[in-house]
Amino acid sequence: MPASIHAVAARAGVSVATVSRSLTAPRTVRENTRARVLVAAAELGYEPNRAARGLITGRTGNIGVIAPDLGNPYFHAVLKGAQARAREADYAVFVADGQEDAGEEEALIRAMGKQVDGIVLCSSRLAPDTLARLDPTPTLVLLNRRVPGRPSVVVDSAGGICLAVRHLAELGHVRCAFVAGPRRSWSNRERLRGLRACTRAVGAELVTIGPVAPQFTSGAAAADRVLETGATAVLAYNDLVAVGVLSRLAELGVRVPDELSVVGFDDIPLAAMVTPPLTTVAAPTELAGRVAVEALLDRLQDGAAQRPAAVQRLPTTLVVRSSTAAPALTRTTTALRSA
Amino acid sequence: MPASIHAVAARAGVSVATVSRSLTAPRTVRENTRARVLVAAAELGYEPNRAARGLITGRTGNIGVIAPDLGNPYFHAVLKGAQARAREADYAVFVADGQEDAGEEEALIRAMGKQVDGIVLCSSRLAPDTLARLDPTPTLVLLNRRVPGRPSVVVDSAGGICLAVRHLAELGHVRCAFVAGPRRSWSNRERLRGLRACTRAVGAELVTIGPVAPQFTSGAAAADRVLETGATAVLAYNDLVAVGVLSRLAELGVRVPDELSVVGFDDIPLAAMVTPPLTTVAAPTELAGRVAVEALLDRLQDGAAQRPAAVQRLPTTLVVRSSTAAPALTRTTTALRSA
DNA sequence: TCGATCTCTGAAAAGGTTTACAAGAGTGTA
DNA sequence: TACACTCTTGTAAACCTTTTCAGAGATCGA
Repeated sequence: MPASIHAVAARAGVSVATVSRSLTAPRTVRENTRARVLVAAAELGYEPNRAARGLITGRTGNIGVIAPDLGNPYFHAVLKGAQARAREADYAVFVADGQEDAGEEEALIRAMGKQVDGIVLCSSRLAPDTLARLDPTPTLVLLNRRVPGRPSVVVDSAGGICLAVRHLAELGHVRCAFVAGPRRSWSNRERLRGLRACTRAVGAELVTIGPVAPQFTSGAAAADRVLETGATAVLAYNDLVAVGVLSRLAELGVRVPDELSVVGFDDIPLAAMVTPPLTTVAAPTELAGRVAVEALLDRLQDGAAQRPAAVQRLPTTLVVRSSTAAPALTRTTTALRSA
Repeated sequence: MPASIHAVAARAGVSVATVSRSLTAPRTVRENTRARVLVAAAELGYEPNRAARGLITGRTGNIGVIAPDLGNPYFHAVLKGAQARAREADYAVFVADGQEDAGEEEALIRAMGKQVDGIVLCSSRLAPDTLARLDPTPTLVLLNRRVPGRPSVVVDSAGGICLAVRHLAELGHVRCAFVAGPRRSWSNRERLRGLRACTRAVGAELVTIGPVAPQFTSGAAAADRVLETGATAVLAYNDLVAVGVLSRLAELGVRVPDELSVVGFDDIPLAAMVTPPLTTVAAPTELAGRVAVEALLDRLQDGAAQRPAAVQRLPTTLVVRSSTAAPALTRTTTALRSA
């Protein structure tokens, strides 16, 4: 029912090849002719049939985004950025949920592979060698993960967490706890690395707890252990975990930030919504999605295989809200906790 | 590079037609033959080329999901359910963000229409006649919206909010406020309808505030006006708004639930994460996504056009947490508020 | 035994686009 | 004039699958 390239060709008085060229390789056809074609196409409301095009070019015009957990707010912003950039380039975006499971993730890559030109793989839980061994098609771009030979976009986790440590040090904290994220997570390792270097630099003590799943409930469960460490400040793997800590502390009657300072990571919207609003390291999440798609699009160009796979590092900033303050000289609720 | 149907046919010693039939209409080919084909296909790792299939069938094997705002946690659960069901049926899911804008939403439907067999349109902001006038292709299924002639899946908003009102009435509240959502939102009208009927039934007073955008910040802004009404309980359009109210109340030093009870709607994960945890009407969100895709898949069957468009209503439940309690006889923080 | 019916299979067309190749026109050079 | 270009366009093949149509063989009833 919709107009085909033949209809346009007939209307413009040219061959179908000329119509095709007018649309996909404008420079190869005389300007005059092209104008005629464009008018005819517009009049008929012609849009190339993507299936037919895909059949011959081998391209789908789609890209995929795979996240470990679509329920994690972090990815919504990524998705939003990715989708916006993709739409600009006339690509459509598939999404899928890896369910925090390496096997599922690999299956998803294969299943999705047939239908997309490339995939943005967010915070992959896959082992490095699995990742390296995957087929060259579809093209992969890694987000928050570095693997030799694969293009990737990462957020400066180490630098960001260092900002947080310095902030705490300036407030007078000398003993900090870290609630660690998944062992498979590259981001977690980066944060830990930054943390170790930076606490040493400012002369603070560091106690790590975990690893825990990057979720609210894990944070709530970890709060008690944080208190046991005697730390006056706690940094969490991400905001979700930090909010979990916050929630449990409220339950226990531990006042934040007076008795314990709490810092998150990511700056998801939730961070500003809780009480008290969370001090956190802000990652440019939407931008990251955008940049990842940008990198993917670039990778899809002819001859991209020759160029080396680039790694782009995005800067982070510290957002100071109300969950951090100078440590109290004494903790008033010790009795309450042991009750 | 990947195996084509011809390779499979050659290996199995049959024609391509037989291979095709073995895979798409198993009953039309002798069991013996089919087994041979299946073995050959498995050995070669054959997977039908979707573009070629789409070219001839006119189907894409994709479905789309459009939400007014991908940043709203409500849709993540919808998306999760939709994606899971779609994957079971070997469909892939496109997502797009309507940006709370009717024009953008319509453009999206058109753009996406070429690449999908059907669309699940969540909480559409489109005017009823626009919605009715849209092309029959792609097939549309509405979520949380009812329009004559269109299949839809709705959550029992009116019934759910009635549960909440009864809960408040039992606690002794006689004056309730409602922070209303977008005027274009069908869900909002339903909630308001249920609210009016139910408050009348239990003999409570109702004051409405708004409409406001369905976001955290709107809730925060509305909190002051809620206090002015003198209501002892407030129901919000959704959890995001409720959490905004909560946040502002904490800032003002108004204790929840002692001085004011707060009720949300949707039961997004956030509802359990805030302090105090939010009493809310739980919508079966993930299920809704699932059911909507189910309805879409059904609608995609041959001859579905004859059948009338069904409306499915999903039940809601009340989740009582800690943000509701019996009203205090006096409000102790009046002075604080006016300060 | 003959014809009718049914079951299974193959040949070939069709679907809409891109692109290799060829051809024609025009331009500049020897 | 002949030649070698470039520029522009058209013809036709190719992409891979589904599906129509027809044919071959088998079964069944008369």
